[in-house]
Amino acid sequence: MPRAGLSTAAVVDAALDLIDDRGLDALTLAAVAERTGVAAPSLYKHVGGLAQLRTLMAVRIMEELTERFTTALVGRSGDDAVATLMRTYRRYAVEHPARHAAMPPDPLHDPALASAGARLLEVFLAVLRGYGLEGEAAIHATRCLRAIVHGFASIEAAGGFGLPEDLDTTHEQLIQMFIASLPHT
Amino acid sequence: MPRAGLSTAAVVDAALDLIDDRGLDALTLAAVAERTGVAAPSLYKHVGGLAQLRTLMAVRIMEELTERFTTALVGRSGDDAVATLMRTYRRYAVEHPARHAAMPPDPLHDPALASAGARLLEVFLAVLRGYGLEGEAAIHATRCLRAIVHGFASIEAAGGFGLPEDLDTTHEQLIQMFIASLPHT
DNA sequence: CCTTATGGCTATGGAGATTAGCCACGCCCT
DNA sequence: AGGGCGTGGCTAATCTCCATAGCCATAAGG
Repeated sequence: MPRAGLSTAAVVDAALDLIDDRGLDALTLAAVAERTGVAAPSLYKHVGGLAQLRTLMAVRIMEELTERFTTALVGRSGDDAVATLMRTYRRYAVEHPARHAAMPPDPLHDPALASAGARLLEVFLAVLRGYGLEGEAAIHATRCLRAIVHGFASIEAAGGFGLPEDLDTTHEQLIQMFIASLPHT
Repeated sequence: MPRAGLSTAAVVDAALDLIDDRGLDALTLAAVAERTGVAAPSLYKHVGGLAQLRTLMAVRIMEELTERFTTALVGRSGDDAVATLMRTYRRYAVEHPARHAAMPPDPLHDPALASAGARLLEVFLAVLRGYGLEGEAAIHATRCLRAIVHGFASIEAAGGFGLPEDLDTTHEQLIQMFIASLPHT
């Protein structure tokens, strides 16, 4: 019987594929084991358990999101950057609803997530620095932005906006609302 | 051995107490059984199972929230009503983080939740009707409001705003942001 | 009184996480 | 090429929890 040749990264990959396919609730070590062609206990050679697998997944997701942001934001600033950030976040949540749901709301509380969480947060802060927001004002504005994008994406990804009216329109309205609240020299 | 004299409502009460005490993750039929002084299988005489217990809890929570809104909103309209709605929602989520987290993002999709969800949604719509918003515009504004309050409350209730800056200030800023986006004659 | 619907119990089984302990694959070194 | 050994994978076993089945006694109503 040849070895499967697994690694921590491969397990995380399989877990992410799994939730993409079957939803966050389907995340179970048994299912990951099956997907990697291995018996469940064997996974413990690569990850500490279900809890640790979740945090490893969260790190990967936050890194992926940060990467998307930085790619999308090159050469942009001001209102353009804010709108791009919001649209990119929304697109990610729609494309990968399970990954979005797998992101912990409080990454800074867990040492294993703090670094990836801080890098993600830094993108938000950087975009707002373009408005001359510093210190406390920057914190408040970042929180507002975070609440808005997270709230909209959560509800949309969960299919919570039942009515047929165009969601793009709602989202653009939300973007304008936030931009209007920022200081424009 | 005298009977415990349980009822569906009592089971839901115990479950709500349980998550208030020990968090949403602690919701387990075994724990509810212990709290009601009954063996776990006995709960099936009153609720269909864990899934149905969750929806019964969600109904209760949405009703409770609707009740709070209608009480807080009597005699208010316009910006005052919007601000009150947002503050009331936030207060509820802070006081009962687990109950807030137990609310499904898509109540209208489940027949058992649709009625309570629609009544809750109606409060939002009613507040915005005061601005002359009707039809599609009312839908978009309601979605924006919902995204904002849900996003902020989720992050705050989860302890996701790590920094020490005053959260009241952030929330008031969010209120102003939304109010400013509404049509003022 | 006594009948009976029903609330509660024990027994059982199945999924899933996790631990313990074994074994063989296959890399690395000579 | 041969051998050692680190390590990845396995089976067995335990624990928790949901869920179902079937028994029994309580307590309400005639």
